[in-house]
Amino acid sequence: MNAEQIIQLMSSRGLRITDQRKTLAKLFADTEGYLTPKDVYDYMGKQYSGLSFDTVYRNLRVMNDMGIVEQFVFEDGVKFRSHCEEHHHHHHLFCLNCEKTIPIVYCPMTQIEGVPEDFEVVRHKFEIFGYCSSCKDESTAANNSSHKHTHEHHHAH
Amino acid sequence: MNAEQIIQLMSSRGLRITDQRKTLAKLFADTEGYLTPKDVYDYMGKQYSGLSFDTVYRNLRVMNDMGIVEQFVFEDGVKFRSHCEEHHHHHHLFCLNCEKTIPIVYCPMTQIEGVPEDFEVVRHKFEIFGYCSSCKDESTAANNSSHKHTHEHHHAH
DNA sequence: TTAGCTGCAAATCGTTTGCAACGTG
DNA sequence: CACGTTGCAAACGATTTGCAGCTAA
Repeated sequence: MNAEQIIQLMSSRGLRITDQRKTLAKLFADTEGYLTPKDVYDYMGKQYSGLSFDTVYRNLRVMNDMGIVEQFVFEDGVKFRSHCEEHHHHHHLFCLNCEKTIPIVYCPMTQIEGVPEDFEVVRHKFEIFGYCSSCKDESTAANNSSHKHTHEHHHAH
Repeated sequence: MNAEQIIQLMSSRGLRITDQRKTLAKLFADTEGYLTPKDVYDYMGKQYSGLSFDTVYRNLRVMNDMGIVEQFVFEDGVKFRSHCEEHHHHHHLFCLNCEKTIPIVYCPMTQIEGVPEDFEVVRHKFEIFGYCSSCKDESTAANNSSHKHTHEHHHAH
């Protein structure tokens, strides 16, 4: 969805189109990776001096409820991203450096073995973390340490 | 690990064995599912009137660092559980009702297709949520609504 | 006009820290 | 005895709420 479409959608649901919401729509339409509430606040703060955090949170919640953005809980906090355009069931690769996400259609539930038959499966989570092609090259070439965030420590499991 | 072993391990690393730590060891040795810091605090508070939350957090961190317990981040907060006894790589089924976890040896990474070859995989997360045999029977029989916790809302994805 | 938004301030929740007293080894 | 551990109080960061003024429709 581009900024226009997001605005359209919000408008069609009776929500008011404020300057903040226009900026939010543009931000998420233009951003591939994840944004923390603070990222959003900082970005919007550039254009609106009197911005407050609660407005950011309120709008993120509205946009999450509408399905415009998706909320993810990582070990280092909550992040938002524009809703993935894949319509069928899928999962994601997450770049630990640039935070780009790449959809992948493979789903382990189609092939899984070993689930006791008396266990009633409701849902599942499958996420792969690593380095995308450009970030991988970058780090092998220059051994750079400019990771945008200290990422979640994981008990390999 | 039983309570004895946990105590042993802590002692062998030079940590002091206080009453609180004995209680903690017993609690995690006896608990199959997850415990929030609050759960732990409530349980320990039964035996130690002057207990403070910071001691709970400090000890949970110590035990997590030592690998006695494992920390998981769910959408409704952080939870701890005694470290799984499976030694080889595995994943888990999570009961949404009783919070029991069942290890499963299947790993999707062995069969996965569709990961771009220039993506360098570092780690992954695979978790299945649903109802275990006893909880499933319970709910179909009595349509009970006594879920211990409101669990994470999930964007089926 | 008016219901929905916003900013502000304050409250809340979960978690961490400094410090002095205490208890284990 | 000495150092690790605890409780307390206070700080902290993230998020939420009540409220009065503002503004899009």
